[in-house]
Amino acid sequence: MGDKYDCLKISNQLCFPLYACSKEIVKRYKPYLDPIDLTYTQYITMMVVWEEEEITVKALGDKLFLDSGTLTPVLKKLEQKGYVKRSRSKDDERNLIITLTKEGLELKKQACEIPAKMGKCVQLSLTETEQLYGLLYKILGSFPGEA
Amino acid sequence: MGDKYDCLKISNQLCFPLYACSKEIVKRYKPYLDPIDLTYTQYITMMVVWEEEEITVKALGDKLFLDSGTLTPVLKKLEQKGYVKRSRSKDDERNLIITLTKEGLELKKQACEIPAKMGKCVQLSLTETEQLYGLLYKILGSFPGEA
DNA sequence: GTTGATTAAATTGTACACAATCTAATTGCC
DNA sequence: GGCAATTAGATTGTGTACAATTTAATCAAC
Repeated sequence: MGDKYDCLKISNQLCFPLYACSKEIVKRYKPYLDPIDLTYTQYITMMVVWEEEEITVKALGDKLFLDSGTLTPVLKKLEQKGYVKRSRSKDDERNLIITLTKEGLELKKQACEIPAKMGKCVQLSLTETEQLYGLLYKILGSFPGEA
Repeated sequence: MGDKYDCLKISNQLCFPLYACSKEIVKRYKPYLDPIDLTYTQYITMMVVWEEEEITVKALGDKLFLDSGTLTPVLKKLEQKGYVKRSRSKDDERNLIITLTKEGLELKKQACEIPAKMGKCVQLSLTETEQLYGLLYKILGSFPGEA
């Protein structure tokens, strides 16, 4: 046991459980997001808009680690559903400003219960959760040019 | 500070850094995977095939947390590149057996350096890496019917 | 003040990822 | 044996993700 190819075993990878865990948890949001007709990507986008009320696509992308290629269709969908408004900045026409609508604010009330429900689905103690959170942000923080 | 909507702040989520971290690390594989013409999904699929030499799509899906909707096109692509063979099981025609080809085995040698190179990109101590690994598998293990 | 570089979004093309459905093979049960 | 239920893959449709390119607006230098 332990040949020179051990490093290529899936069980020796750190990225794989990260990738799998992320997908599995995102999948578990579905039952809670379906009733308010949001996908996970739309949900985290709304989270930022709920916090900021008004934000550019660029700033949104920086916070969410997503580029315009992903965000443009997501934001058009959210506008179509009536939760945000898309309009060019007067100061700088290159910037697209995303604004929360009244309907978008209404949605926030309905989303309020989701984090608690999801919390129960992850079977970690408070300490473990904090540890995991800290390690993940340590990695994210180490990447150049990111939050 | 600390209103009833704090739970909806992106900075209070555990899933979000997991999702972001997974994406950012997978993205960083690209420079190492491009030379051997594999995507990340194709790479982890090959990892299992390198280990098993012969495996059904079902078993592959269980290990990778992927379903046939994702794996079918990935495996067809890998077959097209000549790294695996797809053939029905004689015992049970429902099973599709994935077999490693000589070219697929050759590829393993070239992939050998990738884990070490990627390791350097994640700035965690050995202890932290082990902690993170343990926490991720604890979550994955808590999900019903999964590895 | 004009032009070259930079920047923000949008667009295009490729590759997942998954729900839902479909098809074919096998298993259970009588 | 015969048929319902189950199982493995494939297919279809929707929605990301992201690289690469394009377009339009702004900035920078001179």
